[in-house]
Amino acid sequence: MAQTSRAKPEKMARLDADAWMAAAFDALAQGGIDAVRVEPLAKALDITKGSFYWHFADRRALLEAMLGAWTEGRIAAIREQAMTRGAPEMVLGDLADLYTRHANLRGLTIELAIRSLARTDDAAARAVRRVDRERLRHVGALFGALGWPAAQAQERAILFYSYLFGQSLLDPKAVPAAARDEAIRALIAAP
Amino acid sequence: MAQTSRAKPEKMARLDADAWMAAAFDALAQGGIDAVRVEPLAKALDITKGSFYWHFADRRALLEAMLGAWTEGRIAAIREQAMTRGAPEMVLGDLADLYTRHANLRGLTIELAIRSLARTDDAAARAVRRVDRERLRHVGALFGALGWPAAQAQERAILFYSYLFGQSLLDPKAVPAAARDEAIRALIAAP
DNA sequence: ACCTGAACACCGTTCAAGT
DNA sequence: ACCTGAACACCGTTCAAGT
Repeated sequence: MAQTSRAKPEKMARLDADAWMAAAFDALAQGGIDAVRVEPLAKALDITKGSFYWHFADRRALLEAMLGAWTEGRIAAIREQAMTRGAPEMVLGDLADLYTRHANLRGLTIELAIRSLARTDDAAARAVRRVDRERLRHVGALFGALGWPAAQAQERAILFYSYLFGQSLLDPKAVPAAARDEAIRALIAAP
Repeated sequence: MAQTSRAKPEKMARLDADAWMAAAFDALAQGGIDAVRVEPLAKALDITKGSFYWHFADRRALLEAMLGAWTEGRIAAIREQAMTRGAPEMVLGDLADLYTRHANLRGLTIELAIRSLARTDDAAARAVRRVDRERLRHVGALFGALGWPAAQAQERAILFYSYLFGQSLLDPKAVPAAARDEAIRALIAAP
């Protein structure tokens, strides 16, 4: 995926669009959307900012390329998940871990920054819509496999993602691990 | 509260810090944190940007004043809520409405922008922490009054806010009103 | 095919001077 | 007590010229 972490690159004579995107995702994860700016990125890549405009029309085009890469990465990830043939409780538990364990802090931060953007930016809103549709369909199917009738399975899928995102918006100190695990256990429980 | 909506002010000879803050909250609600910038605000207020620096040391000071105003406003609101002597189900239902009905779209957007900032900004993280502590205490007490033992009442309070915030991060089209109402009903149900 | 360097516009910041 | 206007630095954007 495009937002894989990487060490600050040593000076390279030539870059491609992916190198700019990787640096941009780094900046997004570390400083929010406000940190995704051409000149700071050029400085981080040790190249002139003028060269940015060979790869992208402007800052807006970079943002849209990032949204595209993020959308495709998330959809590919959920489809891969859908392939795994584990017990639905296990798959759901793994998904919950993705949003609550530290291992994916970077991915979570990027996702929340994009969802925040989506409140005022149409392209970001479209990206979120596509990802949500795919995820809710997949997770809804998992709850169906757990034994919930279709309508409740969809409600549970919404509840599941709502809880995971919402929890990550609260002050971490306000959410004891035990309360979080108990909530997830209850969400995943078979009917 | 500082973030009350107001019509674009006609040209006034003199402004105070509150006028700048009001314009800043307008910008925050409409364009996100990236839109809270000195020169655009000056343009909206029809005044020179130089005058901004009479009221605030710099853009950062404006952001921190906004965080302070937001924190105080939210804490005052929750304390006022705590005074109302209605049935806990009713009070919780009203709170849920605040985060899901359109009437408070502006307040919700501002809150989500601040929570997004809090992921990369310490002052914003502190503001969120103070507000969360106050709200979770209040809502935890309401669940206690509903009949939940203290530990579960706290878990429910966390679940309650997590769901409300999380739901507002999903694509609105993905969350049918019926699913949302059903989830809130289940959250508020007595044990 | 990709980058540099210089130019210009825009916005954050400072400050002396105005009222 | 609050604002203007000019100055300067920083960053987005353009583009002719380099490799």
